[in-house]
Amino acid sequence: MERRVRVRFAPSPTGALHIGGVRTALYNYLFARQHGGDMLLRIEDTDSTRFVPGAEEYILESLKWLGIEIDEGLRMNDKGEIEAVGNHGPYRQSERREIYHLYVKQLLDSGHAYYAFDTPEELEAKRAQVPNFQYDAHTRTEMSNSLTLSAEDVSARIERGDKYVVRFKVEPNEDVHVHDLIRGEVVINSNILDDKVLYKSADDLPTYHLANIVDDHLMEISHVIRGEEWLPSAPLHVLLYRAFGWADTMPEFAHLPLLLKPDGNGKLSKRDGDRLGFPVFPLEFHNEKDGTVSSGYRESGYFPEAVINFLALLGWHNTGDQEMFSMDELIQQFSLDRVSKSGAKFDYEKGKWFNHQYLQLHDNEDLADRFMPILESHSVKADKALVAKIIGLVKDRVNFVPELWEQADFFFVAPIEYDEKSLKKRWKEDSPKHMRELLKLLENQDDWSAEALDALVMPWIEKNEYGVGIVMNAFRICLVGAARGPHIWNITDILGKDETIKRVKSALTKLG
RNA sequence: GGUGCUAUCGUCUAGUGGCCUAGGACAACGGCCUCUCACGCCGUAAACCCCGGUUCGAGUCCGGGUAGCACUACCA
Repeated sequence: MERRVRVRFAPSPTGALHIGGVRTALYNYLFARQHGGDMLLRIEDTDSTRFVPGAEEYILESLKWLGIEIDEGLRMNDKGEIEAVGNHGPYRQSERREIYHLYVKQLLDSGHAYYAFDTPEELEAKRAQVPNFQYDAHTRTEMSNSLTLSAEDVSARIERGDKYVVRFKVEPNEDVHVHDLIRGEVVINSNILDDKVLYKSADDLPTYHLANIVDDHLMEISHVIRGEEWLPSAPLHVLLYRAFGWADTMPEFAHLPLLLKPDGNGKLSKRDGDRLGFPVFPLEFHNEKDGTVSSGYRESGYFPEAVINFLALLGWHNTGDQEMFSMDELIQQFSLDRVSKSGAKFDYEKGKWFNHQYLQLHDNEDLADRFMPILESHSVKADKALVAKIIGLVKDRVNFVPELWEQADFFFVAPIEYDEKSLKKRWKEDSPKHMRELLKLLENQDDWSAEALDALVMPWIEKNEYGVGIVMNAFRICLVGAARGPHIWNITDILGKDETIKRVKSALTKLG
């Protein structure tokens, strides 16, 4: 009974896409690709009150940036437009109302669901009054619903326009088995399940549970790969499949471990990112609803492939010691039974390391393209070939493209100030004298190659017994303004003769 | 409180009864390289939650504790 693999990522447009959600999407995608199946994207916007404008676009753009491709459902095309593909649509649950009506009715007709008229206030009062109140087989007999009210009363209330919900009728005393691809057999007794609300007349929309099962069935989903927070409601979903008569085509379940806070305990949240100073969202997001701005990996200078690699390894690991994985390698090697069962603390430092690795893999021209805007923001105009050459000298010491500026600024702008610490340690009493002599040497030098300069300067230092470190560090301070940077002849090479001499003279005036 | 899930270095993890004196990576620390700062390289420190049981033998299987997490909405 080999079924075509069809998986879905089904986020809610309630804000920026959390990094944990990104990982869920990634694992779904890897699984789909590996099995030559389909990756669907469906928007679960059944809670009209939590809708955030722009969230849908944000989610789709994030996936696009990361290289997680959508085969069916909603996706963003190369022009940045949202498009719907596939013949199982619509792919926004808010546009599927008529479909859900049908299935709510089916459950009602078959006695698997019932109308309930208890108002939110009444329920709240009940909860306050009865500790651990749960709407279930034991308590529904004392509530206002179609099980306790007469048929006339029920139709009268509905007729009248009373707000109602439809609840799932959970039969008590049954052990419900959920087979989970990651955790094995999970058994929960139906007694602890409550009669979940499936549909609310107030906004004419189903709740997650109903919409989810109906859509997964209609969209022929073969595997449900989602976060562990759904595990407790998985038995309810199994019961729902059964009530609909879809047990034989029920998808397989895999519940992923959660992403945890780097410090302390608990789920990783947006607040942790703010508090510890790292993004928990792929892209920067401006939330129109609450006015907040959240930082993103893209804007922080991360490469999508680094984020993917990092995330893939947070909860999944192959045998062996490989750390670097391309998307293709992940597709090849990923497997659900090698996903960890326990939550993974989010280690931002490792994320930085991954970005460092990927930055080294990018060629200098590509990095130059990314660095040019930053140069412009510092009012620097430079030739791309030169920028690429400079990047080649400093890239091994940075994790992110924006850090290139801190490492290479002196190539573009002559030092105005001199780092005090460096001066104290490297600018000696004899340094001005050394620099004046060096200046003469350099002024008379025509061959400006690294080899020639080395052949010129080193013997001079040796002959006078000035000490290589003493002279070179002073020279470095003149050119860089601090005791940092690549090899000195690489610096003189980029700067050229005139600029080099200019900077030494300038330093002599300023430092004496 | 109830139910469920989980449990190897600080962190991510390898480990599927003998290859474990527990391996790798990040971070930390030390050294080397060197005109500086980095990178890189080499090295050091660092873990099987506890108690029982099964077995000739347990990190690995079983039971019980303990701890952490998740869920417990007319949110997803």
